[in-house]
Amino acid sequence: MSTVPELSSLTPRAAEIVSAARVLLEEEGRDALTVRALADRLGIRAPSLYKHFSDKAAVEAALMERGLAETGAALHAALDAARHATPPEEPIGAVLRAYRRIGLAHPNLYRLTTSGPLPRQRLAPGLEEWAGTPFFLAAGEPYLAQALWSFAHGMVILELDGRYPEGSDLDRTWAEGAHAFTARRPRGGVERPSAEAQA
Amino acid sequence: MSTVPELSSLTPRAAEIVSAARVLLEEEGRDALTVRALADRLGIRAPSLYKHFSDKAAVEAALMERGLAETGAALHAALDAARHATPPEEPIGAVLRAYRRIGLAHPNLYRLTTSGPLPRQRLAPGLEEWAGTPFFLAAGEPYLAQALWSFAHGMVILELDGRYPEGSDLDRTWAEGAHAFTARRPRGGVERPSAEAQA
DNA sequence: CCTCCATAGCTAACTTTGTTAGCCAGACTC
DNA sequence: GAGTCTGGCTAACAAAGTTAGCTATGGAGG
Repeated sequence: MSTVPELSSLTPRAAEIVSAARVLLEEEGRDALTVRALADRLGIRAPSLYKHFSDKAAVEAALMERGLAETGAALHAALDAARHATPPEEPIGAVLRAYRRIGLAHPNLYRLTTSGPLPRQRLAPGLEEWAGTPFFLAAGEPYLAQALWSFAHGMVILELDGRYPEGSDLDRTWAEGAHAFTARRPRGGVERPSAEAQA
Repeated sequence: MSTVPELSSLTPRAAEIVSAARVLLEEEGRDALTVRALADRLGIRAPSLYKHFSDKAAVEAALMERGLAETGAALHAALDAARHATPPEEPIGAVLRAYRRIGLAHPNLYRLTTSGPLPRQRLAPGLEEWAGTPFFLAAGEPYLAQALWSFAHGMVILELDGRYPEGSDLDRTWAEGAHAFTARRPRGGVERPSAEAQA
């Protein structure tokens, strides 16, 4: 139930712009997210956008914040749901399923958020790490957690990019990976995170 | 020792261009791979390149072919080496190590080759699949193979993009993943591929 | 009430990028 | 020797991000 770190504050108009950018990105793809196209959607001219954002990368950074926040929220929620189910569900499988679901639900936002270097100076501090902690909570230790995250990201991005051979049974591939990692999970897993475990 | 599928044939001049493009890409990054910069390196003007390639994407496709061919060759070689070592080495670990090595050796070519949709019409037929078969040969079955590949790609791309927290012990994370997948490998693995196993 | 100034729009214009059109010199063929 | 193919060239365009500088509106302070 951990709460989202506070996102970078935006003026109301800037928030509208980010929302429009998100719709544009998701509906028409990353290449279509152009300054002029975004301005068009808002009924203004391209240079006016620079009254609200220093450059295009700043808009993208705001979108990445949204992506990270939503991903983190979905993963934390999935973990909590698994924990409180009766009987408690396997947390690794729960996190993996949630991760895939959110990636496929917003493919272009996912790609934007997870491809290429992150502009960390422009992101709310702590956000990136908070979004990733569910992997740690599910895996019980940091090395397995990173391996699990890498597997999940690889699966999602390769699926989004159409890299798997046609007709692949990806449900089964996910299950295979989940099984491999679950078998290595340390006995008992991890309770609610202690402060230093998060750091 | 399976041989590389025949790559798309290039005129000598076109091959020179691709080589120059590769150096430019690797030395200065993807954004620096511009038509004019490439022409500069060759001592000609930008429009002259269009006498050799229909568009920039065609040059990139040729680079992707190289990337796939080299990756495939390295993985097949690593697998053969593991097989013929005394005693024979664990094939999953061998393929993973080779995959990481080649990704880190040519980060920009790796990113170009593995990010975004593949222009399959422009690639030599069979090449993509041939580059991936070592994962199948090491895993012994297709689902584990895809999971293994996804893990490997996720690890490499996240490392290249600087996504892991500073100071992460990635050697250990790789080992953790290798161990998880090795434990699930079917008894005995797979001999040299039979024809239908490749298809 | 009037002045001032911050806000948020505008037009014009510049740079960089991929790309096309069309010209020309040299080399090889018949 | 005439013609054609090859591989360069210049000029130019459209789309992209961005900057400079103008202007209208609307609230704050005197």
